[in-house]
Amino acid sequence: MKLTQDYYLGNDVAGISKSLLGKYLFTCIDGVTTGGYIVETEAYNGIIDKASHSYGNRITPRTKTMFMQGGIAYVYLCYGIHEMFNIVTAVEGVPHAILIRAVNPTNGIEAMQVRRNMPVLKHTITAGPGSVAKALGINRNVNAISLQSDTLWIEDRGLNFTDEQIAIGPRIGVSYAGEDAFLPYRFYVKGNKYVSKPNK
DNA sequence: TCGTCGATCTACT
DNA sequence: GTAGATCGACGAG
Repeated sequence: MKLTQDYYLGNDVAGISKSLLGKYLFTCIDGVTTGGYIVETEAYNGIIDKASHSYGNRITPRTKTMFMQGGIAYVYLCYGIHEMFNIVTAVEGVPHAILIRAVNPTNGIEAMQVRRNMPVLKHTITAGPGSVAKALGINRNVNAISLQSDTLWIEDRGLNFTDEQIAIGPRIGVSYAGEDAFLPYRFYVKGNKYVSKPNK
């Protein structure tokens, strides 16, 4: 059921981003399993993508995780507050990454509500990358951890979306990236209420 | 070493 | 609609 290592080693980040829609993402943290299926992703295409941290082959203590072999997590802090969860893909030395922007929760919803300090369940609980990470208990402690581990993994449970159900558009919050900000690297499930931004 | 700004979310006005 | 939280990377000096 877990996606195999091979799944993450391909060179087509956009294609993998799209195929991740409907896959189930789980974490097991402090003995509690939480998760759901992915409904929104964004691709970051390595050293030629101005929106990516690894643009221009930039390797720092933070970004070195992206240069490792695919099939691991890349977690970093944004705006000093929010942890963001990415999946690293491609082979070692090729810094592709996929940002998980939204999931549709299915397991451990009560635990997520506690983590999010949200006594009454709302659809914003896992809408947006910062929210997803917080709800699933993801933080920088799991940076560079393998997706074959028992802490953090992705499963295929046979849920698939057709092209008609999937929308493709430009990425969110990357206007600083010039023309690369318009690349169609954002994928989401049309009409799903957990998708973070413009939806229909 | 300092100042700026970011793959954001929430709580206010 | 918009301010505030507040860490890491970067470029200027």
